[in-house]
Amino acid sequence: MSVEAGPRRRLEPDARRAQILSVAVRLFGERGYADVSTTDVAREAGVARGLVNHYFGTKKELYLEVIRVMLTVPGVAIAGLPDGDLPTRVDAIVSWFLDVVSRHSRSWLAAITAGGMAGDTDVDRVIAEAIDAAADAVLTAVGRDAGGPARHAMARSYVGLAVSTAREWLQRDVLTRAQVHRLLTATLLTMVEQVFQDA
Amino acid sequence: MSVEAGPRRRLEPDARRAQILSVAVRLFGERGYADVSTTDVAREAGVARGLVNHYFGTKKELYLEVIRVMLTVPGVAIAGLPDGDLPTRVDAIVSWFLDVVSRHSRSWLAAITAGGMAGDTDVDRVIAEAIDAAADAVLTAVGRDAGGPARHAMARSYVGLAVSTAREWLQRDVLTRAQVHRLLTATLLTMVEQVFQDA
DNA sequence: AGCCTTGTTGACAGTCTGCCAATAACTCGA
DNA sequence: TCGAGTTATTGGCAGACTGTCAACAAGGCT
Repeated sequence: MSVEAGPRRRLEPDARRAQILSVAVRLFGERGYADVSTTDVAREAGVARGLVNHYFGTKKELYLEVIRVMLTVPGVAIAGLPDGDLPTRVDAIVSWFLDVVSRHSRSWLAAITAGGMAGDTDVDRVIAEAIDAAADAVLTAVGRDAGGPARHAMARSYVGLAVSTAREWLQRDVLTRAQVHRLLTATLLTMVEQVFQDA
Repeated sequence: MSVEAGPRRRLEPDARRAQILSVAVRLFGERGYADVSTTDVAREAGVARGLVNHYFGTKKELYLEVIRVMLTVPGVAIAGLPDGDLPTRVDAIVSWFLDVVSRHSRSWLAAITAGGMAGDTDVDRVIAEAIDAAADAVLTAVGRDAGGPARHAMARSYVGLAVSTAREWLQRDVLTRAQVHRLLTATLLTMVEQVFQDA
């Protein structure tokens, strides 16, 4: 696997930026944040290291872009909310979540835990936005999207449950999809019927 | 605030190690993992930087010790499991969890999310052990501690819910303790009565 | 071809980490 | 009291990584 060290080539900024970002997504997805140096990204992109800083500023900013890509990719298919009674809609939103997370399991589950940078202000903000989006989807699906910040916080908590449960299924492989499905539908039904009224 | 740069003093290894660890716990608790350098720890401990490496090896190993301290401190008061019917015991374990996490909120909640090092193999193992311990406590409290690995995984998922809900209460301050309590008791009851049977 | 824009490079300074020989603080026996 | 031995402690060295910037050259335009 030669690194194709051909003569210097000139790309349009958008193309070169996208190429570097693609390499960064792959590397940060495989290893953590600390284990990937800008030198690694530059080398695998066949580019001088300074160019990475030129396009993305600092390493942390590059990582922010990477996380943003990993977390917002599944959000595109958020459409398709079925009607019906509450159990039906609960079943639908859980199925949708499991489909999305299983398709992008490696990157999405790795990013939602902020593989290597939790605690940082900016990183936490990006993750919080992704969780907010998922919480919005849940509230909309169950038809309880009208509610104060407390209800929204409860929805975020439920997303936390969904994430940790999905991890037991996809990463630790100790739960089946059917078990995860039943756990998430039962708890969501309970929350809607018994807990949301407190908010 | 002078740094007390008195003459070199000689402490017993255990004492010096404990002192450095104490400083490290405080610093890593306040700021993240990346924002704290070994130089910072050494300076605030009034010690040469090389001594930190002498006692703890690498920076990551020091951080492992810090996380272990933060996460195992609350585990001491795990005793006192009351008898009674299921709702009573559920109420008791939730109250116990909220007491513990509110007392050590800053350090425990920060550590359980691995402030700055999630994705690392060793760090994840320490965190997983802490979650396992909490899951054991939950299963014991509800009297369903006999069960396969699947049931244990469900208990870990519930701990994930408890953590994310506690964060909405203690860090984001958008839920009251009463709301958190009600959410966690209702969902735990549902899980015990409707979901645990699948395992 | 020659010029000009600008994508791209290479190197420099600063910081951090792990490591190790040298130093000196404290103990113990004469 | 004092010298020798143990070892806690220090300071510096080499390597790696990051951010910055002036200089270079690839490709377009006349």
